[in-house]
Amino acid sequence: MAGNHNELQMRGIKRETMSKQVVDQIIGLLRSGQLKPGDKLPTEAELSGKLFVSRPVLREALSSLETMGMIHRKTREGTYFADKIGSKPFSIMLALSAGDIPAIMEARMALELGLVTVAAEKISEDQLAQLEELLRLMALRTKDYVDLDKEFHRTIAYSANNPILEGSIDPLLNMFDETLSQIALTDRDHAITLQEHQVIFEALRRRDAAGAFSGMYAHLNHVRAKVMKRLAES
Amino acid sequence: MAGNHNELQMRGIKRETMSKQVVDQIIGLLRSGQLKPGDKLPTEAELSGKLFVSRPVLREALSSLETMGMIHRKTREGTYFADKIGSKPFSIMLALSAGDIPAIMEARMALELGLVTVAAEKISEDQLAQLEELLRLMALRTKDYVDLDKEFHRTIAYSANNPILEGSIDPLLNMFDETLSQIALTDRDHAITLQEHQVIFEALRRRDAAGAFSGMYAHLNHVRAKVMKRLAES
DNA sequence: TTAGGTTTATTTGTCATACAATTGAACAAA
DNA sequence: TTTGTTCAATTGTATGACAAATAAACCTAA
Repeated sequence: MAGNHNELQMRGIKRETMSKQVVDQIIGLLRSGQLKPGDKLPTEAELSGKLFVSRPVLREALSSLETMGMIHRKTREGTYFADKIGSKPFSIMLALSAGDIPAIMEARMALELGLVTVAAEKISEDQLAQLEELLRLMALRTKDYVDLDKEFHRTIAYSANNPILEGSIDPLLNMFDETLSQIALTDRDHAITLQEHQVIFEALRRRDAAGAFSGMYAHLNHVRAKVMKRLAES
Repeated sequence: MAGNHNELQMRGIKRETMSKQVVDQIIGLLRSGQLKPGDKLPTEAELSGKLFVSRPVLREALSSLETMGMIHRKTREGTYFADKIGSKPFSIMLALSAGDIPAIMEARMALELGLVTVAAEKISEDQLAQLEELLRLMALRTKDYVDLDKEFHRTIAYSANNPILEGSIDPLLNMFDETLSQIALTDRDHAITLQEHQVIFEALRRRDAAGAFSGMYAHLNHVRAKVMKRLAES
């Protein structure tokens, strides 16, 4: 053969399947604003007619959209766009990284760091009160406080009041304590955790974004260290 | 009617469709470690046999997984789990928030703030050199530098070297400049942007996580302010 | 032997059709 | 007004058939 082919960068040609094109078409209805979240879509019969595809193909597309939580379907009622974003797509993404604990830990860190910063700007009084209550409860218990710990983080995440971010953090936190359910926790851990949570809370109350960030950074660094240690042992 | 029904919190019952259950089953193969990314799945005939579902139902499930980029299918070859995560699921999630620019801006902020922090820990010399080159180029041009700007941010995002986060930031950045392609940019903007980028870069070079964060925070605050102003005008 | 062409069999891609299951809506009955 | 019943529309599932693509095996000729 003549020539060096290493530089050739050809776009792999794979004719897109019908169902995939249909998916794009339907998403396009949202992007272009022709339909809005919550709106009803045409029936399967109509759609397959308009798009010139068979019903199975159309249903493959709709199934895709449904498992991603983008649409809901009910027998006899019809098909509707979801009105709020769900966490399914992200959680499915994560399945491919199941097992890659460092990557998951890192992603969680990155996301929570961003979240706590935004939360510092937007958190409501109610949510602050919730956090304070969680701190109080956690101070009382020195064991079995993991759920309270989790709740604290989740509350902060939700205090950012952003649907996109909420859909992302949930699966991450879940995946996290699925894979690392039981990490040995000492009394000392309890004290440190509590104290770090306290710092974060105070910063949030002051609406101090930078403070909240650095508090969370310190906290998650400890968490990460524990996780990595645990990982090295096994 | 007797009694107050407001307190009733019943779990809406909706028997899951077959295809959805099949999706979960297949994902389970990954989660449980029975199969790994890149592995080949059984043929459709085998699967529909083992799972006791018809082929259309099975194909609905496989289509779902394919549009999310979790599997790849090729005629005659078979079906394989993807080996790396894709950005499709997230980008589809975003479609539902298509018009909600403040939410998108916020999500971008949060994610980039987390990313730059992690990047500060992990960025490679090569990537630092890339950033420096981008800065140099941008200093030369005072107009049409948006692409360089974008590239700077994207390079930082990829410097976190985390597949999960990469899959998330890409659609966000794209959605962002789809909806806000043309924002008026003055010479003063150019100078400020350049200077802020410089600060971020220096922090990254020092592997200074906190510095990188605060640099990025300041920068994105400016971006956000511009976006919001623009939004208020229209 | 080796390079290239041809056939074959396997697997995914698409379609048409039929029927089951669910349930909103209209209507009937108490 | 309430409750039960029927009807019809829509999604859910199954079967079977065929098309399209192509890896693998085989064949042919230089």
